[in-house]
Amino acid sequence: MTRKRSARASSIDVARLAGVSIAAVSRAFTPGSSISEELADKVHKAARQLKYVPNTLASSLITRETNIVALMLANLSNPIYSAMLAEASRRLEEIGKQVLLFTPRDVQDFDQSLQRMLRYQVDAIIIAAASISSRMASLCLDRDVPVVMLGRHVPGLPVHSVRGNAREGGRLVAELMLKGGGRRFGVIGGPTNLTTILERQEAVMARLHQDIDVAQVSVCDGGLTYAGGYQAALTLMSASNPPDSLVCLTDIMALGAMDAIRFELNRRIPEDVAVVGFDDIAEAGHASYQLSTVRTPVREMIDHMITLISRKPKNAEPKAIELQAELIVRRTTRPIAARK
Amino acid sequence: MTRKRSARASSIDVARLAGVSIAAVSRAFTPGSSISEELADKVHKAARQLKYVPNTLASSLITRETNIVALMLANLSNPIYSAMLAEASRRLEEIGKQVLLFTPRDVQDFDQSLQRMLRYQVDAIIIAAASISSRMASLCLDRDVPVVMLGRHVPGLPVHSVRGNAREGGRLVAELMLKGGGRRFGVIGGPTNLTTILERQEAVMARLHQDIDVAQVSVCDGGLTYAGGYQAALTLMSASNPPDSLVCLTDIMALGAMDAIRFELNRRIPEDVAVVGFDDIAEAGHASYQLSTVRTPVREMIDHMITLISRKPKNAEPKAIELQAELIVRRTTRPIAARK
DNA sequence: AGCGTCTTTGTAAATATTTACAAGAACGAT
DNA sequence: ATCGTTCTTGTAAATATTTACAAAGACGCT
Repeated sequence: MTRKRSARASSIDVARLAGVSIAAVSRAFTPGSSISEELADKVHKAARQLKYVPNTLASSLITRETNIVALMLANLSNPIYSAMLAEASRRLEEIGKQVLLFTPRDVQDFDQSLQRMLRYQVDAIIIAAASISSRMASLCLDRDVPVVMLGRHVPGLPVHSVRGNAREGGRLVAELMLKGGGRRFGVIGGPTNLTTILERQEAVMARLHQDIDVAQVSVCDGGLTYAGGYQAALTLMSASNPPDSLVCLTDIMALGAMDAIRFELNRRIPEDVAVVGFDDIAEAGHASYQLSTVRTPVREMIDHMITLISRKPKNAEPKAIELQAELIVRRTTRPIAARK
Repeated sequence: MTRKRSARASSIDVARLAGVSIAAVSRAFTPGSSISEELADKVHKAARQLKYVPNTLASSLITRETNIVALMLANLSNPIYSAMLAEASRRLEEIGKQVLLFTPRDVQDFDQSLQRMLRYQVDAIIIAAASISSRMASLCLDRDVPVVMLGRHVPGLPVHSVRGNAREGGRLVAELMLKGGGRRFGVIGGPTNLTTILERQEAVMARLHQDIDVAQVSVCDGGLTYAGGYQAALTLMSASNPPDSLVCLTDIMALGAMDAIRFELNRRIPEDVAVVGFDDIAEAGHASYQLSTVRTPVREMIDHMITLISRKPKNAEPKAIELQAELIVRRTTRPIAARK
């Protein structure tokens, strides 16, 4: 028992066994570096024998690149965020980076999570379903770590943002409902400190009010969950003069609302009440729902995120990218009425 | 412009500004270490001034603890795995660890992902929806990094595993269908190299064959996706003598099957055909589906995972934990017939 | 005053790599 | 034979921390 149990071999051990310098083993494990095939072979043989695995921590200390990207995700229960995570992870791995996940419980956790990300010296920070304080944003800027917010934009904050055009989406949704003959509206929303939700709501309202009276639309908070959407629909539909059209600011709430309407209230969709959502989660396309909605362009968003975090001069101007809205009409909305 | 733009302050800079030793700033940022309040204050003040953030990479190099846990997840599109990820991330952050995510595309990527995990010196490796080669398992064992497989078990592999009791679950499902009067069965399965799926299928078959003839059950591959379940249901139900009972080996396939049965085939569930699934994903409880199923005990699995990776002597015996199956009867199965 | 104990602080070695620089070898051109 | 070029290899400094050890001070007790 001369050797300590389970000690991990280092490049020094490999170098000694192979009879080469430490630099040689470093080069043998760095593709494209200046080393003869013969020497590399010798190193690899010794490495295999010692079960050597290079230590990324030590190399990152020098190169100042960890190939780790922090991803902050406050809400994994909404499938749209799982979809973003899946796509982000896939694309980042393609360029040799890994996702370090942070799922803060609430707003005061955000800053703490950000702090921890910086301690890990991550190459970039992606924020979905959450926001960042301006103090933290400038700290990241100082340290040259690019930050990109997904699906949200805060004017004046020195970070990148990529999102769908919520105002256009809201307008399209309102128009679709109006053209289908909607006259009394219910809106199921969420916390208005989320800019995306707020923008959607404002855009819907703005377009609605061009055609109908303010008194004809009532708003209810669905908390951005299935159960919340279910309850909100119950509340809205039990009014003395219930809406004929329901705008849900996220698909996951729309699913809840539809289930409440169909199975608890026994009304038909879209005949008794039309429903639309936002996001186009997978479930929206399932035969049980066939929900009309506005797509959140996840793939395109991640595309832009990737190019933003790989930009040459890291401290380049923060960009605010807004992608085109795409209305997806399925079966929960009434066909467009003949021109009145 | 005497100072290089955006250079990050190190503990040396802080020590110099505060007029203390480097050790002092280390101690000021390590809770519970021997340092006077006065000195700690002085350090913190200097740190704030320089926007100093401790470098985890350097400290991990010494302490041999990264507080990073690698999580391998081959399939994020099935909500049961998102649920595992969400719960694992939540619980790990509670004990000060972060999840480093790996989403390998296919089997030959597994080993490469494992290699990269080890390079990052992760404290533990969690594997869900994927498997590990015995070569890699022993490499992890050598390096004292605990491995736990979630929802899967490979006898003889020197890694921990935590899973639901698939055999018991399969038996319960088969029994429920049989007692509901089922006589002709369809089974929608998946790749049989996944041990969980295989175990479920074998258990269902075994119980079925106690009561009915082998010829009365046909199997179809649903590829573990919604679309696959949809197609498989179509195939099975279009047989000359279609099944009166459908066992889907995962809920996500059951949702597809139900949608096909209801909206393409216009049959009623459970009157024309009963359906059960496995996992109890959130959607199974939604009013649109109300799917009878066997719960995958995610919370309990993660509980055990946490205790397994925090065990004192890391190289302790690998444990294979099997949790009790729980049948959840909703509305897609026929009530249990009177004793015949 | 002297001694032992406890707490606080600093010194310096250790952690596992990368890389600038220099040295040396091989080889063709003059 | 000398020089210049190119390629390979080694040396040693650098990266940002933690921690064992020692030194020094405070304090009570004899």
